[in-house]
Amino acid sequence: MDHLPKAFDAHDHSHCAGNGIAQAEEILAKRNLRLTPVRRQTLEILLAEHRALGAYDVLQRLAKAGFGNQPPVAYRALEFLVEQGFAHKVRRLNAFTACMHPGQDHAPVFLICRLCDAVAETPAAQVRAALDAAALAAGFTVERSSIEALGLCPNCTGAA
Amino acid sequence: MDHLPKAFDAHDHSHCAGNGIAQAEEILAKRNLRLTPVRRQTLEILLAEHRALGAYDVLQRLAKAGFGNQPPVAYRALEFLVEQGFAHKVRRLNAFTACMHPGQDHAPVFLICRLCDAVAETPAAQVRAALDAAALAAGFTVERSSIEALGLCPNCTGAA
DNA sequence: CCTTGACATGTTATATCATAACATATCTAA
DNA sequence: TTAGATATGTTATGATATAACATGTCAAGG
Repeated sequence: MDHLPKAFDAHDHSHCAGNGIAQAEEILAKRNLRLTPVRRQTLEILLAEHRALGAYDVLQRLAKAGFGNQPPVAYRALEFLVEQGFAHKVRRLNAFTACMHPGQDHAPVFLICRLCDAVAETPAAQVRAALDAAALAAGFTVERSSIEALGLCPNCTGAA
Repeated sequence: MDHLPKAFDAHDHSHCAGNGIAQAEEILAKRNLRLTPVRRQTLEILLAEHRALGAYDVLQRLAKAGFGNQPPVAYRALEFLVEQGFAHKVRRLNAFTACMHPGQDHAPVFLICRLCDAVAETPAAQVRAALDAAALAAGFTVERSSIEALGLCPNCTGAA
């Protein structure tokens, strides 16, 4: 099953982290924006795990890395990363997770495991198309969407 | 356009409120559960508007109606209504809205207007099917889902 | 009836999540 | 090299949510 989302599958995780940073730098350069130290560290923190971290978790780790430890430090960096498409907010968890396909314009769909807390971002074109169709029927114009499923990941399905 | 969601269309709103309460009573009777005064009032508060209300908004209105004015009063009533399927939580807004089709098992899809704050619950079978398909491909079992779109309702599309 | 246990409500206190506002520092371009 | 824009640090507070325990209500069995 090598088509599984990374979050649910063993993999060489150093790739995720390394790639994530490199892609962010490249994209930001094109936009004349900067991946400053706090932002970079914040992205690294999120990339370090395939799950969502609360802003205060991120803040703690930033503080350990020598940055300020007041909430706005974390929230500002997270807001920047979300705006630029390198992270998403998982609303069910009030938490943030690194984006798995930065650069591509996309509406994220999250699969959240309630046992192991893994968060996978999964291909969404069909879901998004269905949502757009439903909205169209209602005369509604979609600007942003959040689609989240809570349940059991393949690794925890047996365990439950 | 009489197929529009109620939230986006002028309508005799007394129907929504009256029906909502009646349906809730009927369903709860079957389940041997009680629509107590606080719960009833809370549902009426939500039914009074086609938008989402924060728990503290609900609490204020409950207090005016003579109920306790501490947060747990509102949160408990809301939790009950959500569990029983008479209300939903709109996560993007950290707010609650009355369910438009209680009794039917359904995964809600919300269309949230960012200008007038209207919240419409729209038919979701297709969206839900697409989400299930995506989850299946990832080996994920969906238990609950929240699907929300932010944008412009038909009444505000022109105005923007 | 009356008492007991389950459910519901009230209240205090506190946890958790998020942002406003302002001071300071750094970077960039004229 | 200085002005403006951007970024960071810090203080304070606002907004959302729940734990824990006390009190009240109601219905079923003794």
